[in-house]
Amino acid sequence: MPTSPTTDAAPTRRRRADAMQNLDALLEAAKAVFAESGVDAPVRTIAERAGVGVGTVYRHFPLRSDLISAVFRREMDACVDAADELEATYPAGEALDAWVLRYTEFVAAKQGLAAALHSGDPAYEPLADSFSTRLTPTLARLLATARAAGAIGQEVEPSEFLAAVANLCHGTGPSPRGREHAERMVRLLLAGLRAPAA
Amino acid sequence: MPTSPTTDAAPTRRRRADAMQNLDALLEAAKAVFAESGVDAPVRTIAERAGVGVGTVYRHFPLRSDLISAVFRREMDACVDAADELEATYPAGEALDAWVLRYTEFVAAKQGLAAALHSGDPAYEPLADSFSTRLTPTLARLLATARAAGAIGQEVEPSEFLAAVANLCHGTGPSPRGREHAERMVRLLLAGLRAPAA
Amino acid sequence: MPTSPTTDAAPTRRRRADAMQNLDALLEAAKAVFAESGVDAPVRTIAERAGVGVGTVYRHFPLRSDLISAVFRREMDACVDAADELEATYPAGEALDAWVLRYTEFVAAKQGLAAALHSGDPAYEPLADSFSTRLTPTLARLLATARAAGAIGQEVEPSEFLAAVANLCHGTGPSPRGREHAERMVRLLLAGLRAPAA
Amino acid sequence: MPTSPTTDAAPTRRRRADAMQNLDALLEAAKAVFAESGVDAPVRTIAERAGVGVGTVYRHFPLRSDLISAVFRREMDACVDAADELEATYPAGEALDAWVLRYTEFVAAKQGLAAALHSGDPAYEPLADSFSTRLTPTLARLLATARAAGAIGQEVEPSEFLAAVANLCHGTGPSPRGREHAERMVRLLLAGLRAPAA
DNA sequence: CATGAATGAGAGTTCATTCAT
DNA sequence: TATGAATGAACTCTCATTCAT
Repeated sequence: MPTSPTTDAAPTRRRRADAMQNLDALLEAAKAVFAESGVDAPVRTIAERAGVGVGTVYRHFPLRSDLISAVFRREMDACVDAADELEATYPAGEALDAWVLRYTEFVAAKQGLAAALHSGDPAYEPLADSFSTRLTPTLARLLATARAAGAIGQEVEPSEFLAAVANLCHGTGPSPRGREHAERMVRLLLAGLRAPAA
Repeated sequence: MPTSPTTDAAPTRRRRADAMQNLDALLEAAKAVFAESGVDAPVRTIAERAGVGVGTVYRHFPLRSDLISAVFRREMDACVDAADELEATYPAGEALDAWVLRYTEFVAAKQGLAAALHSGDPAYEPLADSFSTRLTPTLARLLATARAAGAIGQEVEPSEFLAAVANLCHGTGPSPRGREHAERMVRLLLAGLRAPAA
Repeated sequence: MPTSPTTDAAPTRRRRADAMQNLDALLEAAKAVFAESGVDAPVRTIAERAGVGVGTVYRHFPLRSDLISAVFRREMDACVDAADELEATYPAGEALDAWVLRYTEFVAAKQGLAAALHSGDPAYEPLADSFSTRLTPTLARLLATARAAGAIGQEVEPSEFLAAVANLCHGTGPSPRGREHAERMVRLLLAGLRAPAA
Repeated sequence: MPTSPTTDAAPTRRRRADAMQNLDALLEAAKAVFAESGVDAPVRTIAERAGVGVGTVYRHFPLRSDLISAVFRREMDACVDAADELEATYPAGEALDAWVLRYTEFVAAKQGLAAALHSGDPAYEPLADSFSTRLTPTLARLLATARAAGAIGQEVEPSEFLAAVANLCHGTGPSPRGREHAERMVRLLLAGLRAPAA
């Protein structure tokens, strides 16, 4: 009861505000910890970083995958949104390349994301679903436009390509060197895409 | 061993035979367990599968990476050896493609290999060394020949390319579908390699 | 804690009371187990004796030496405090003897203490530090006073003397016979201290 | 069958010689290992140092204490023998001091001896018996002579004194500093012995 | 008699998860 | 609703000890 007993709108508001602050702190903490120690980091580490108890983590995110999904969703959304702008600004082929590299950046910064996605652990399916729901259609659209413009010669399944790029970022670390490596390989993949159909 | 080899070799051979049987059982078990549960599977699981005590595992392979290396080395060797034949049989460009696909097969069948290689855990460095020592030079040779033949237009670091292919196999599973997926993506990477220099 | 202390303290106090009960049980259990099996007794044994899980032991005492220190600190403090009274009551020489015998009692009751102190294991350094911080200055003071009073003829390093007394209690067990033995030998050491300088 | 089949006196001699060589190597190795790592060192370490299999260690010394006793017996004997010479050379009081310091040297060099003696583990009783049988009578004789010569004023049980000295060496390590510390404390004990009866 | 491979109990330690407050 | 103490399963690793050869 942190408020005066006379009103109760206030306490509700306060509690909600607190809860949302917690949630936010949690997401920030998880993001930082995932980046440092991967998505398998101890729950306690995240809780401590967020300044909350472990129980709070479990309350908001009963499954680890829930937390992972939540953490990545926001940046995933930003990544998806970037597509619109790129499409409006660049020709189809270039927009595709630019967006894939943008996506590469996103994934490379999230060590463990690809691992989680492909762990086979059913707990991560919701996360995979997020990918399917948001990212796959985005890439599909970019690919279709690029193909229509004659910019790519190969057929490719959008989700498959997405997974491949994520994999290429695996184990590269968030260091500049790792990023460069990932980017180089992704560019190779994109070059392959442009190759004329066999 | 001051006696004739005929009377003395028997016990020695027998003891050695037993030990080697165990060692073989261990390698088989580890291979199976790695395939099912990844290279981080509990040592005890492997020991049980092999029908030996944990101590035996530790006796033969003090470090987990020793076991992993041993499990993969044989097939890695076969993969390396395959290069000679391919080089002798096909033109440079095709030999390169064929060997990379051969390598893809090998890696795709070893779930967890790529993960272990890139885990950053220093325990897996010997494994990475094996790669550097055996596979990297092989690919380097194939790339050089293919480039001399004008079959490839892009520059690429052999070890980097090897790692990329391994990554592409990550999480694909040993199922036919997984294999196909990996292969498709690797073909894309190879197509990228053939693209004329930017 | 934005609320009045009367409504908020209850749960906090209760939680703390539980934790402290556990902590107490832990210290009691550890004390008993140390006495029976020495300070190297398995953590699990202590946990079981205290009726808690091993995790609880590690939570409260991440290092074994933390537990040992905690177990001994209380009695060590009592021992240190006894010096004041003895100094106020007896002449310098007698006060020294009395306190050393008091210290002997304390150490003789803690089988394994001396062993731990001298194990060379760096884990026990905090324990040794406790000795240095609390007991050594006490003895130093007593020695200085006694020397000023002409009661002792030999030079001795306080910490060295403390260690020697602890050693003399080693393996004597908490039985009356063991105690007597230790005391006899300590008296001999004290007699040596009184001998005129060579 | 390392010899010719025509005689069998030779093989027997050889086998015996081999066995004794092994035994000697074992004792040397154990001595070295005990000095370095204490009497709780892994059996395998000793076997390896001796160049024999662990089975051989167990054959010769089924109990660890058997090995410890055997290792220490030889030097204990030398220590006992030293008493004769000291008694013949020095006056009673000085002979006592000299011998006790000789004994101190012996014990200080054997880290873990005192610990083993007082571990309470019944396995070490044979070792304690050795002490009683050989060392205690020696000290008893020296004490009696010294007392007859009026060199000591305190009563003391020889075995008790022996144990005390051993304890004083506990944890001092084989380093010069450790030795000095032990010696200083033992001299204090000896000074206590000389003190006139209370 | 010697060997050393094999065994497996046991100790340390970490964390996911629960639940009383 | 938040907390964090408690729990205990699970893992790694070490050695004493046995026994087939």
